[in-house]
Parts: sequence; C-alpha cells; structure tokens
Amino acid sequence: MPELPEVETIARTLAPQVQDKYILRCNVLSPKAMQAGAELLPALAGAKIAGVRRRAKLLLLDLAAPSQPLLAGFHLKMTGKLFVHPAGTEPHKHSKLIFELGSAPAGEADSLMFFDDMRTFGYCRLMRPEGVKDWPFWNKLGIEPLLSTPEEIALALQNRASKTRIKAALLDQERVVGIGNIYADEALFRAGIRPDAPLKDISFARLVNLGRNLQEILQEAIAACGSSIRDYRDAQGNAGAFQNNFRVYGRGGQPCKTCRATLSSARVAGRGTVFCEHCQKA
DNA sequence: GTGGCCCTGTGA
DNA sequence: TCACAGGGCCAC
Repeated sequence: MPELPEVETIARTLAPQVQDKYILRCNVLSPKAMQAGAELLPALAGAKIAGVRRRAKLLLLDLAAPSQPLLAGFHLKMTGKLFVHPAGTEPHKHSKLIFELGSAPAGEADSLMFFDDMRTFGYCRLMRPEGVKDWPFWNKLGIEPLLSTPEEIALALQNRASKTRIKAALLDQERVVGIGNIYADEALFRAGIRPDAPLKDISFARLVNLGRNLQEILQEAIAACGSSIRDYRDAQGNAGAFQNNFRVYGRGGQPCKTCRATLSSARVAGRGTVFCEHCQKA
C-alpha cells in the first residue's frame, strides 16, 4: 500500500523522531523480517542514525556505527509500518523488529522504533553502504519520477519495444519507481489513457503528458501526507488525506467525476483497475 | 509476457 | 466461506 508519497511522508515524519539518536540494540521478533544482514546486528550497537531518506518505495536509514557505516533498508510492502514509542511499550501482535533507541551510544533506551507488519511481506535489510551493489532489487530500480523531467519519464516508460500495456509499464519499478496501483490508475485517468492500452500505440507526446500528470499527482499526494485506504499511517500515527481526491481508484461502478459515466472495473497487469471508458482512450 | 505465491484481515 | 486487497519474485 505505501507507494512513493506514503513512504516519503513516513520518512519525513520519522526523521524528527529518530535523527541523531543511537541504536542500542535490535530485537528480532520475526527472523523473516530481517531479510538480509542479520550477521551485522551486533555491529548495530551504538550506531547513530545519521539520516532518514527514501529511494523508490524503500525507506533508508544511514547509520554511523562505531566500527563501520551501515545502511538499513525497509520495504514496507502492503502493511509495513514504522512507529516510535516510549521505552517500555509492549510489542504489538504484528511487531516484527524493535530498535531500542537512546540519546547516547550506550546506556538506557528512551524510545523504541517498531517495525510492524500484519501481512509479513515487508522486510528490513541491513548492509554496508557498498553492499547495495549486491542487492538485485536495488540495482534494477528505475528513475525517480520527482527527480526527472516528464520527457525522461516518457523515455523510461517506452524504453523497451513490446506489447506491454501502459499500466504494467507504470507499475514496473525497473522503469520508473514508486508507483503502485493507486497512483497508476489515478495518473492514467488524468492523462486520459486507458490502463489496458498497448504501450506501443501511445504517442511520445501522450507519454510526456502522462509523466507530467504523474508528477502532479505525486506532489499533491505528498502535500496531503499520502493516501489512507485501510490502515496506512505515517510514523506519527496520522492518516493521509489524498484518498479524498481519488477520481477512479476504488470507485468502480460509481459515476466518473468528469463525465458522470459509470466507471469500469477490470483486471490489468494482474491488478484491480478502475477507469472511465469515456474519458480514457487507448 | 502471465499467474501463483507469500500472508492476514475484511466484507459480502 | 471465499474473493479480494497487492509488491515483488519465481516458475512457466
């Protein structure tokens, strides 16, 4: 569920709570949640959280550990959450990792950073900064849509000659990162392109227009602190507001906000998809 | 390229 | 009871 705007919001709300704090230790409640780098757990002790940032849908913590720099990468997938609670807070039913934080490299913890994940698809990956090179997923990530021009987005989307449908290309993290089901449907609606339109049939000018609409939506969603469908919350427990601006996502069978025609539901690229047959063309 | 799988909770 | 939610991976 957390897509680019939600992960960006989590990074922004998490940063003031953990920046410059020290990790005293990490309590692994679910080994599966520590996807890689468990052997580096001892090196975490006394690591200062020097930075909180986002790349694609990944939330990254830059760590200045006593012996070496480290990098913690979290993929929240659908239901992963990061929260900071006072020391002594009991784990939740779905808590997977608990990082004890303090204001000094050693001593008493004053707060706990929880990684909770109901559906257990999310993970944390602990590595040395140069170790990202050994992470296939990282190596294949495409361009950041908010650090690119609409033309660059269009190029990345059309990058490969194929009969791929446009929505599959938008969801493909190897082309443009950060887009999930919500923002794919919303961007395609605004750009007036059917989700099942073959990529090869869409002119470059329309792809540039799609890139422009995508950037606008992502920026609006970040400004609204993301979208909360069921249970997305930022690192301070607040819901986003962008779900109130959805024009198609989750509105199958309801009237199009532009033309009042009934919105269509379909399955495209293996995902539930909603679009307007009148406003969106191949 | 497509579809099953991972997994839990929700709603019909 | 069962379809569905869906990001990424894997087998086909």
